[in-house]
Amino acid sequence: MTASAKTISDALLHWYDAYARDLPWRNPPRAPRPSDPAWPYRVWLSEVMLQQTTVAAVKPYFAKFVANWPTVEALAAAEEAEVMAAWAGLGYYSRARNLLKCARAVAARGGFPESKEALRGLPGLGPYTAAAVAAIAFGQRAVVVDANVERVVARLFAITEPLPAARKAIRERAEEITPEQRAGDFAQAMMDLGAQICTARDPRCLLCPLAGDCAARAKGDPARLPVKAPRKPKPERQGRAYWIERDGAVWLVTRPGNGMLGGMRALPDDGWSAQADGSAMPPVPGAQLSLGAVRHVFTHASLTLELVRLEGEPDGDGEWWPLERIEEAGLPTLFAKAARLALAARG
DNA sequence: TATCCGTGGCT
DNA sequence: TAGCCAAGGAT
Repeated sequence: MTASAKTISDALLHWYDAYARDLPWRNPPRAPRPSDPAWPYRVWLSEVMLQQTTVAAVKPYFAKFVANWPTVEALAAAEEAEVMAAWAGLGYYSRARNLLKCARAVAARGGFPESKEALRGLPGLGPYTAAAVAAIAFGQRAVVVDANVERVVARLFAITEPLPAARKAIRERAEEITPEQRAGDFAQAMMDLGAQICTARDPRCLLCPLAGDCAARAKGDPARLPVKAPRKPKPERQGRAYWIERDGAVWLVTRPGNGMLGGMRALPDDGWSAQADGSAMPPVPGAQLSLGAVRHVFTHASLTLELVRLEGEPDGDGEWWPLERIEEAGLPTLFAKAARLALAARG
């Protein structure tokens, strides 16, 4: 490690010791001690939940999961439908499917592996999460690169090459400034800095412990970095969902394990997610009445979903779900919106 | 390398 | 307000 790299890591760790955020999945006194097997479980669980997701959104879900399933063994023993329902609303549902697969693999082998390489082989753990768990939960010296680190490093070293091409150079610089000791604290410090000081827009350089080391600040325009490729336009989709009600219950299906909202309970629909637009064909014959439409914006498409009340007998797999317990069905946000529309139309 | 996969908050 | 953004992974 060069002298300037040590200057950076020392300054950041010193800042972290004073200003680290108090988060439920972090160190004592609020969380178990590192020697407790509950500690790697909580670190792993929080890291998976935090993928592409804000701290504020994760907090209530983390509390619910730890209360329902205090250990990885408890989670491993859970029914998939329970886990998916508990995850409902948090998004990126493949994370929940892989979370359960991972819990079962870990329970079967008697605990989490401790090396980055072994962690990388578990479902749902990519380069980032494997490195983060190795460093934070097991004290390994691993180089942790997430969007915060990319932003901080791009500014520190004034890397003007656009993402994603700049990732190689960013990783090399991150490797240089990651200390041998306290790599987990260093990673969390970079994330705290990125979330609170070195923010994407309007960075608060006057509060930054690395301001004196920052090449982008010296050049005068840190907010310009990192440069990103322009996004592609978001396609517009149309679809229909069907509200089939009987005796105070609504017909729900479970979506296939892959693809959009995979594994989640849902209203039956016309296949809009598998095709660009749905077929608009109802799953059963019978009288139809439009209840209105719901707008929903996903990462890669915007959807207008028409909700149609259907009089008829459903066929295929599904379940009658009591309306008074609809909140417990674990519908993803799109279908939760549709259910609210139906209940409002119903008066 | 590029694309797909949620959601809610912020500006 | 429409777009941007957030502790990415799988394919």
